[in-house]
Amino acid sequence: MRAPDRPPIGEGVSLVAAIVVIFAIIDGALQVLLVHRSAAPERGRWALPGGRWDGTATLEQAATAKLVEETGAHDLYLEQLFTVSHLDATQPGVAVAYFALVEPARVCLRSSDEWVPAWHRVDALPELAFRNNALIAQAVARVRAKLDYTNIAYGLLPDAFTLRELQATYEAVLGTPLDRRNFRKRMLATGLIAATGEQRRDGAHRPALLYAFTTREPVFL
Amino acid sequence: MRAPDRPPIGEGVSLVAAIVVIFAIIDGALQVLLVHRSAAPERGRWALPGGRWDGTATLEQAATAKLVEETGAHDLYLEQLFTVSHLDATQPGVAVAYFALVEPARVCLRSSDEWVPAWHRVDALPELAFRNNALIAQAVARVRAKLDYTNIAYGLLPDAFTLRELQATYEAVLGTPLDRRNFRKRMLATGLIAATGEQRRDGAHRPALLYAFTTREPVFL
DNA sequence: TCAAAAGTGTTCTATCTACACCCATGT
DNA sequence: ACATGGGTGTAGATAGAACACTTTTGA
Repeated sequence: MRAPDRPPIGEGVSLVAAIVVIFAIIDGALQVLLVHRSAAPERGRWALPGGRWDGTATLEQAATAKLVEETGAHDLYLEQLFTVSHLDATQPGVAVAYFALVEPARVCLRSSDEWVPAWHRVDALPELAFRNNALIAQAVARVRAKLDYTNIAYGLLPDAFTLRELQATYEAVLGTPLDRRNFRKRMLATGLIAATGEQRRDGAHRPALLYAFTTREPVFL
Repeated sequence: MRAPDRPPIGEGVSLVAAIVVIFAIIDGALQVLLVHRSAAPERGRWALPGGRWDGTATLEQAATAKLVEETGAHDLYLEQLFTVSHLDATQPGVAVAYFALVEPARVCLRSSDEWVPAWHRVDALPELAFRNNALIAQAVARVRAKLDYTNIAYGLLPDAFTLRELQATYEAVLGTPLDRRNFRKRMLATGLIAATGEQRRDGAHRPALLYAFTTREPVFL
């Protein structure tokens, strides 16, 4: 939905776009990557990154490419979310939305003069282009739900992390504080994470044990 | 994906199809509505009903229209499932899959000489056209999961029903037997259903109380 | 009176919640 | 020595699972 130039539309065919809701935990809050539109339509508004699908690869590959283009990072968690039609309202089109989870340290944003990307807290979004607010809300709900019964948090964290960092990630996504002892118990009981044996010393206090996800592929409980 | 004739494809545009996984409980089993393809491609195979999206209405409206066309019934439960690309592999295209829940008594199937619809048990499907087996498996998983935390079973049942019928519906979808007493307790505790006050006498035994869903709109627990 | 399905409660187990103190380190 | 965050266990409440008898009706 980025490129606004209108090609001729054939009979019974439509524009197809892939858009990506990219999440990261930044400053202790769940944030989403948006691009500022300097061209019509919806000029001057923030929107989800995306682009036309050219049909030369699968939709998922197109979304992955978009994700790499925006973040410079590979092998990120990506999942299809929802498909909306008539996003633009001026031509028949569908947009297939995906959401992705990234660890901010691996991300290197790329600006162009056409659009400038920036992170925005999901709890304080402006009104976005193309009704993107609803899509983001849906993506947030999905991630929150999946934290409970999958290991997708691995997408938001580096290879090794402390239990405190894991908990902070959960709290940022869920938007609620969690009990430290119960959280540790529950997490270790799932078997999704295991201690690496390493420690991290970090200030004037006892060092924290480091943990890692036992697998960095999606696992359901 | 039904009509196989190829229109000219413009630049950067694609075919978009809406397809529907229509579920009903028939003969005590979860069944899905399939059409037999008498024309290429995938001639001779069973496939999910669907058709090209013409862009004149939303995708959801297109899926609803398809659903009415197939079943003759209105106001059915419909939910978007997944979008696949390259279904056909000969031209760029995406298919947006929906799933629907219908009460068999309200359905009146319509045959044409091009395709004949028929119900198939989901636990004994042949190999279908366009990799439809995977979509159906995904739809079944979704319905099973949602039985647990929503009232979507209303889509499979008439306005009034006995608790035994409700339980049979759950068992057919889940594929597992349930404890009768715990099931009744749990269902009534949700508040999703309420006794109508009517009874149904049905054979040489005590009549059953009739229940109805308190709301026939989607509700989450 | 009998067969057949409807209706109903309790016990046990597992899980979740709430909660407070000692430990290891750097300054 | 002290301030800082890391690490640990238990008791109570809640929810889920297992399980058997009485009731109402038609034949």
